[in-house]
Amino acid sequence: MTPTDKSTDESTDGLDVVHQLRAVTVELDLFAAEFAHRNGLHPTDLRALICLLDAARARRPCTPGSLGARLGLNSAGTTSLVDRLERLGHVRRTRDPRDRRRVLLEVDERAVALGEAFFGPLIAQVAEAAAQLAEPELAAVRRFLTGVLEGVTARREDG
Amino acid sequence: MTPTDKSTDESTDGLDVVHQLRAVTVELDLFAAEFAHRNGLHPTDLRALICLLDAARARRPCTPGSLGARLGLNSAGTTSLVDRLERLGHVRRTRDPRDRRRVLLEVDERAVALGEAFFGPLIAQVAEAAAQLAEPELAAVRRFLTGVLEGVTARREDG
DNA sequence: CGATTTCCCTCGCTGAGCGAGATAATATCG
DNA sequence: CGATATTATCTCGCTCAGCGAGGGAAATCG
Repeated sequence: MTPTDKSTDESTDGLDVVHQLRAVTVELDLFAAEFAHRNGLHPTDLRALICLLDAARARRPCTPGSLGARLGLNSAGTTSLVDRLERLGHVRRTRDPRDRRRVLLEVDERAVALGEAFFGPLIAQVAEAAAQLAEPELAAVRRFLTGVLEGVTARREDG
Repeated sequence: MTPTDKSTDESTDGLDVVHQLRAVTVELDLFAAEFAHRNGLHPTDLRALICLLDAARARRPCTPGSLGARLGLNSAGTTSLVDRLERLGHVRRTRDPRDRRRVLLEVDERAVALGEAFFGPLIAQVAEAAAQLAEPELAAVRRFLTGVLEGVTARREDG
């Protein structure tokens, strides 16, 4: 509503950015679904692999319980998810020697390769978009995404 | 790899931005799934409503066929999706008088209200993140998101 | 007009995910 | 130490989203 700038009329309240962000997530979602389907996975399976790879990267042990909680599945659903991933050779179950109730999930190289096949094109694409921006602009994008992430996460946690 | 700036070591290739963008989409996905569940919908139903609201906003007529194609469902799945939405009162089926094979989907006020309930908090959240940025920075975010969107869409279309 | 195509629907089925409950290992308390 | 509670995972039976196959009605083509 400030007529002092030369952009469109919805530029100041960020509504258009909301719309864009939503469009991006929809497309990324469909992209993920198609990739998953081509590789004999369900969208949930792919999301699970991403979580597992994240955990592995951060040297964080991952269990069926933590995975299911992250994905919003109950224990029965989580068991069949892990069964599926194990059957496909993406993950192995190991008993935690410290607490033998727990099962530790270890990702196989196969899953790592799949993750790279999924993220490769995406990384190239985003990197290309990022390369169009000067460094201070990229920093702004980073700050923006961080803000959105923290906000949504917080909003999700208190419902 | 240009040591002339003062950011982190992964700032120039945009890898961190990829990571952030992925984290945002994961959180938004979970947010959507939880919202859908609270309102007796499936994630697909919510995505369908978003498509329908988009089409309505753009004054673009929407049919089961176009909706199913957008969501990657086959015709049987699309029928049961529309059945579900109709049963919940979110959408009405009307015959297209021009081409009586076609069914036009009209969204109910109920669906509009639900869409606002879903996007309200999200808009507030993103607007807050956007408000932290000056106008040229916001323009950069816009350009970045547009680039990602176009790239992913293009990549999706040629597989 | 008949043949083909387009759009949507019905039918039967598979399997992801849920609720309930079982099992086994650990923690806690008298 | 044994009894009980808690935690982590799995099993069983079920519901329903989505698929493949196929059918019927309306439009289009020759």
